[in-house]
Amino acid sequence: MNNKQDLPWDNPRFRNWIALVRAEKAVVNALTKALQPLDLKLAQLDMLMNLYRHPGMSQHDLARKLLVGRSNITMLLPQLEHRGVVRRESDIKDKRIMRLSLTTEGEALLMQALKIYSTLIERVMAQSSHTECDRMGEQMRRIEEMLKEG
Amino acid sequence: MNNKQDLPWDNPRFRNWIALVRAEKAVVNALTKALQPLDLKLAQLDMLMNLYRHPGMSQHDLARKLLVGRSNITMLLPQLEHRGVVRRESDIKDKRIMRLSLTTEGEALLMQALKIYSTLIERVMAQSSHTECDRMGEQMRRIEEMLKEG
DNA sequence: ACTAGTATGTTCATGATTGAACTAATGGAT
DNA sequence: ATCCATTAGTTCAATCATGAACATACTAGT
Repeated sequence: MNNKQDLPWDNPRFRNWIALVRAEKAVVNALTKALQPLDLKLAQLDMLMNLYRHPGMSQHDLARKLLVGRSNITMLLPQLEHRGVVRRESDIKDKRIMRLSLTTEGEALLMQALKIYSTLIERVMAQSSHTECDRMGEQMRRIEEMLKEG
Repeated sequence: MNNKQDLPWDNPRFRNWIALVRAEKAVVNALTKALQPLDLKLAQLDMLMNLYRHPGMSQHDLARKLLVGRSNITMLLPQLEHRGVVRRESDIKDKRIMRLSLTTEGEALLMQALKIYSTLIERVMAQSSHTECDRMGEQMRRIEEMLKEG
C-alpha cells in the first residue's frame, strides 16, 4: 500500500466529493460577502429561514435542524432577539421549552436576505441543466438521509 | 411580492442547493468524529492533503487553495510543525516565502487519515451511480470555476 | 407522592476563523 | 541608487462553534 494506485485522488468518487466541498465553500464565501450589507451572518440567515418555515420551534429542534450544538443556538439567539427579528416565548405547558418565531421585522429582513441568496444560487445553478440539478439534489437528500440513520 | 410563489423554497434549484449544504454539513460532522482517534481536525487534514500534492507550497498559496484567510494558516501551522508532521523552510531566493512540506511522519499520518476519509466518502457516494456522481462532480467544478472568475 | 431518569436550555473554557494593521522583503521606475 | 508599490507572513482583537458541566423542569414507574 501507500501505492499511487491506492491514493483516494485516483478514485473519481473521492475527487468528485472534494469538488463538492470546494464549490460549497466558494458559494458560502460569496454569500457571506453578499449578505454584509444586511449585517447578517450566514448562520443567522439559516436560523431565520428555519423559523420562518417552522414557527414555534424550540431551540433544541432548531439546533437539530441546523446540525449544530444546542449551545450554539443559545449563544446566537440574543443578537437576533435584541435586534428585534426573533421572538422567544416560554411554552405554557412545558416551561423548559422556548418557542421561537420571527417578528414582522424578522420576516422583512428574511425576505431581503432571501432575494440575495436565491439570486446567487440561481446564478450558480445556471451552470447545470434543470435535470442535472434535480438529480444532484436527489443525491444529496439520499446522502443526508443515509447519515441520519447510520 | 412576499407571495408564496416568490419564495425560494418553491424554486427547485434553491431547494437542491439547500440539500447540498445539508448533506455537506452532515458528512463534515461525520468525518470530524471519525478523525478524532487520530487527533486530527478537518482543517488540518485539508492542509496535509494539499501539502502532499503540492510540496514546497508557500503559505499564501496554501491559503488560496483552501479558500481561507492567510492568517488562518499562520495560526494553524505551529501545531502541525510542533507535532512534527509539517516542515517549514525559508525560501533561499525570496526570504519572505516559507516553503511547506510534509515530513515522513506527516505522510504516514495523512495516509491513515485518508483511509478514514475515503472509506466514508465511498459509503456516502455509494448512494449514487458512478455516472451520477461524475456528473455531480462536473457541476461542482463548473461552479467553482465560475465563482473564481466572477 | 417519590424517586430516578430524561429533556431543555445556559454557562464556561477552549479552539477556530476572520479582517485590519503591522513588519519585512522584493521588484520596478526613474 | 532611491523611492514606491506590492507581496508574504505575523499579530491582535473580535466573533463563532463546540462540548462538558450544570440547573431546572418534566415523566414514568413504583
